[in-house]
Amino acid sequence: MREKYNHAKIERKWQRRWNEEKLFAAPGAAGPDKRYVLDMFPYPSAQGLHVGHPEGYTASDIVSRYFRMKGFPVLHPMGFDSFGLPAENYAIKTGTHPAVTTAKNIRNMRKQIKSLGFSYDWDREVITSDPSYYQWTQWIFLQLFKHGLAYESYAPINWCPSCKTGLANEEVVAGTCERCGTEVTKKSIKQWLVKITDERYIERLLHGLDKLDWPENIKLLQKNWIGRSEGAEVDFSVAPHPRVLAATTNPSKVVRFKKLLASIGTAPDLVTPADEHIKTIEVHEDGNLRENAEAKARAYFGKTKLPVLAVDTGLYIDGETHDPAMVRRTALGGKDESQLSRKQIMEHIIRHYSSVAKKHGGKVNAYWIDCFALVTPDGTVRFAEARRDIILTDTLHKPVDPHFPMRSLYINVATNKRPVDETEHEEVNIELKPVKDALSKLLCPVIRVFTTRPDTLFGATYMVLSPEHELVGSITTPDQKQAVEKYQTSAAKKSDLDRTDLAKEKTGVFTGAYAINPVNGAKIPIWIADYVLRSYGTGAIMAVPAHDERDAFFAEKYHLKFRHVILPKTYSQTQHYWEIFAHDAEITTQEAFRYDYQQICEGKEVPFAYTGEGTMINSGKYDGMDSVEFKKVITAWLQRQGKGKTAVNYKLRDWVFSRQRYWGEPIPIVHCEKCGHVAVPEKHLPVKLPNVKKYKPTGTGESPLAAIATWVNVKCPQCGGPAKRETNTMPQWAGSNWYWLRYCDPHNDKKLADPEKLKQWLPVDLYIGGAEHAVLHLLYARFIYKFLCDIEVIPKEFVKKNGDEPFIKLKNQGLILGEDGQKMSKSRGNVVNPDDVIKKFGADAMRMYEMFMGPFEDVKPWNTKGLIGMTRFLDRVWEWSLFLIEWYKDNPQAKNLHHGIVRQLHITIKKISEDIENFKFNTAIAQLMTYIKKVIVVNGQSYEGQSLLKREEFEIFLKLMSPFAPHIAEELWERLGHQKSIMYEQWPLYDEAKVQDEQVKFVVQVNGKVRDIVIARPDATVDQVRALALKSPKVRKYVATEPKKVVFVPGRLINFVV
RNA sequence: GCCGCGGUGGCGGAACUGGUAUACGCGCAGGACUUAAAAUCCUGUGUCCGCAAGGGCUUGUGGGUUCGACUCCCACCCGCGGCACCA
Repeated sequence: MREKYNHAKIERKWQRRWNEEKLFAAPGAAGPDKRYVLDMFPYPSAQGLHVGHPEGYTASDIVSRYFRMKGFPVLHPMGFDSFGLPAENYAIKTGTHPAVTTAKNIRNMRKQIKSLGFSYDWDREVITSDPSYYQWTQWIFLQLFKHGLAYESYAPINWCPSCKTGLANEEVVAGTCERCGTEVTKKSIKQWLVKITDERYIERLLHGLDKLDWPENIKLLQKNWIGRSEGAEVDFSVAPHPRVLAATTNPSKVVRFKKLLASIGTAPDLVTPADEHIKTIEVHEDGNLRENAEAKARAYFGKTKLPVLAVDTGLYIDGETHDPAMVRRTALGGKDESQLSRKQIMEHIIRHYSSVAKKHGGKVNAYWIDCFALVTPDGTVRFAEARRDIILTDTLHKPVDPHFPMRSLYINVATNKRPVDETEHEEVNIELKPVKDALSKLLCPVIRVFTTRPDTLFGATYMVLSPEHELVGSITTPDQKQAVEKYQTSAAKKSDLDRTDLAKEKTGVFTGAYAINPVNGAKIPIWIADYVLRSYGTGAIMAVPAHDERDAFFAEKYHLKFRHVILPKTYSQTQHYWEIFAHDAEITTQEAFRYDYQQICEGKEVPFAYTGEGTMINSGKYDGMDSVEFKKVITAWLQRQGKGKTAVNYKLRDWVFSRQRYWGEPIPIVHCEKCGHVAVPEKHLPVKLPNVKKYKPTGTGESPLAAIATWVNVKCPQCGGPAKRETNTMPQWAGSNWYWLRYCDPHNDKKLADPEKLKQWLPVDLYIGGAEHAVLHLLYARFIYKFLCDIEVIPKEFVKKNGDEPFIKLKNQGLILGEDGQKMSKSRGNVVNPDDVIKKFGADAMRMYEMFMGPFEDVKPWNTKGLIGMTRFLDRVWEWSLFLIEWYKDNPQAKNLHHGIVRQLHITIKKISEDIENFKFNTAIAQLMTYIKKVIVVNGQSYEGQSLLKREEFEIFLKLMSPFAPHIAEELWERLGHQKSIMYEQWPLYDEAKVQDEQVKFVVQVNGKVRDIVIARPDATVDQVRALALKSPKVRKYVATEPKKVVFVPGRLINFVV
């Protein structure tokens, strides 16, 4: 009775030996022909390893071992991506600090990974939550900050109410949180963003994909995520209407003001404002308003004499402008005004009135006047744009009231009695230009739209602004104001999911304003609707219902006009089409239906919106032109007129980089009252995450770190004054977007990595991991790598030679489903635990089974029966091998007994080598099985008693199997008497001549149907094969007469056509 | 809706560049060994007709190209993944 195969014992033995001998340490010096084989490092979860992990790890291990045996220097490292939400949530649930659970999880997972016998160089392990690592993550952030690629913003972002943190766009899946599935809402809080959309990078991120050996679908996913579209930006002027108000202390300034307006009126792209569009208020120096304008002015400014001018901040409260001195006194409650900044004073005032209003159940109607211009007595213009939204939001912790009462331009003329406070206003330009710009914005706002279809410009019959568009307030006419504001409020309340859920039924409101179509001067209504997104393009569109489905639905609902400008080329009844449209360019929806578009546009389901190309109609002198051609022509025309230009837009948004959570890298920034954002000096890195007891998310948008006063309050590194640390932490992706660089030089405490070492190993030759990272990790990592190339962390000459893409080849492992064909989950109870599998069947069986399940990149269900089949195979190999080892002792000169066996070996070497390179591990293993079957069983007889193989041939077999089942191969190799590990043995080579057989089966077909098979030499000629074939009675049966034609494929087939 | 991937025995899957469809594994059936069972080994196994020899049919469906189609083309159906009013 031979020894049974004891996987537990053998695997333990070899794992220990490999580890002790540091067999898999990457060599110090790698030549140009190195191989960097990388796995996506795991998140150390409490659940430990999932069966999906070993799938990828086994594949990378097979390839690494294969490369080593091929003689390449191999870097094959592993680490842990250990910052992130699950650890923190788990910590909150169990009351254990995330650092503790993370360390424990890492220990467990490291043990699990090691128990599979992967050939990682563990001395290079990196752990992202380790300060010696995240010091460099923070360092990278500082470089981004210093290069203007990290900035703070108040813009509304995706907020997960369950995780209580902001999310990047990439982390939102169908309107829900990628991690927990909770519906994502919008929240306006201060956020750090990384400018991944920067023009220096976005095109490179897009075009870099072309060169990569990545799965096409992943490349496409990234491409679509970046979402580049080419088109044009077109400016539509808003038709003016009276709404402008100006004030001055000096009647003579009115003249100046009017002059100013006149000069604006002459600007080419603006409609000259007529007198009736401008209301001026003349104000005497004594504070009295001039009688003819007084009534109008009172309506805006209230009863007081000159308060607006005196309250130079432009505060307007509760429908009345208050005496500034009194307001301040009350609000400040005795505080010394001279000690406070202007902003602080305003905050006090707003808070005060906010509480007053609360008491009375009303609301505060306070706002800043939007544009603020100061004209000093000597004629200098100082200009500042008040940032109303920001200050109000910041102070009141709530969104700005969209019922902002009005917009006005406010010109404050400083007198000699009240000198201008230099510190309060940013000096923009001593020319009149800024004032002009501000005025022109107000007088004749221009709505800029982005369109990919400038060829349909003549068909624009209305415009739509997104409800959040900043021009909505100023263009809305008084009679539409209420409706518009109501719509804005309801749109603001909707989550993204609501907005997209209602995709079919579009809603909107007319603003009362009209715009002028730049190509034909047509006056078209301006609407607001939430089907237009503020975040894409310019937040405004020109609507062409005749050639855009969305616009068509909207126009249909609100009875807006259709104007057809493109005639489908395929449309045969041109005459009919002309009858309808050429003579009746603009028609209503009802008419559109009456004309039965279904027929006209060839039965398309949304017939009234033809979105294809064609011939221009209803487009003035351009009628008859091809629409593709016209697109270029009209864009050029717009450009010449200064009314538009070619433009490119992207779907990609900047990357929200701060998380309001504890367990992440602190953002190394200090907020100083005087100096603003100050980078923590590099020598002070890492900014360590304080060890605290309370790390629950606050939910208010503040990080839990904000509560730790001792940590938060620091001295400004620049001026030494009081300052506060940034309390947000970085997202999970921060640590993972550069970790493969650290593997090259993991213990360097002076630099992120030694450039020489980076040069040695970069780029990553093969990267293996899940496809779920297509637009998260893989996009971020590419961006950061490009940035690090630009700032020469990666040596310049290296980048020049090797490009700025980090991962040359990418493979995604397919998801492993549960035995029931469903996704593995605890609730379904179909989760397979790798530990159990290893314990029961062994690491080699598990590795081989996972590789044998099916194509590496496919989704495939787990099947324990299949695993049993694999152990059967390994047992059989083991037993047979022990027999051979014994046998060779007695028969050292053993010869192989069958001629075909040699050929089988060469076929096997060839097949397995090629399959490993092509990631076809399943068929490689099938070939191992086929081979074994062929050498064990011949003509129905089992191997017992004789060897069909020479010793060298058996050794080759062990080498071929060693990347797949390294433990068993190593053990057998040793038992054959070898001292050195099989892992650095030379990979076997095959002889193509020996792969070929001397006898080949020729398929004999008659009329394409297989009738027989004949044996001949592979180089047999047509005549030889034909003669052979015709001898067969099976063939002759069908070929009675001379065949009409004979098709011959050398070495394969002959086909008689009769 | 759009984009991508896929559909082959009872199941996981294989098939070069258009050339024997169903390799390999699982399962199943029969046999050997055994007092018996398990394990192991051997044989068979797409499907229909037939005692057999043999023949028909078969790669989601329907067409087409070809001497010959899982493979190429057209239309459709189904499944999976991604995006989702992106102007």
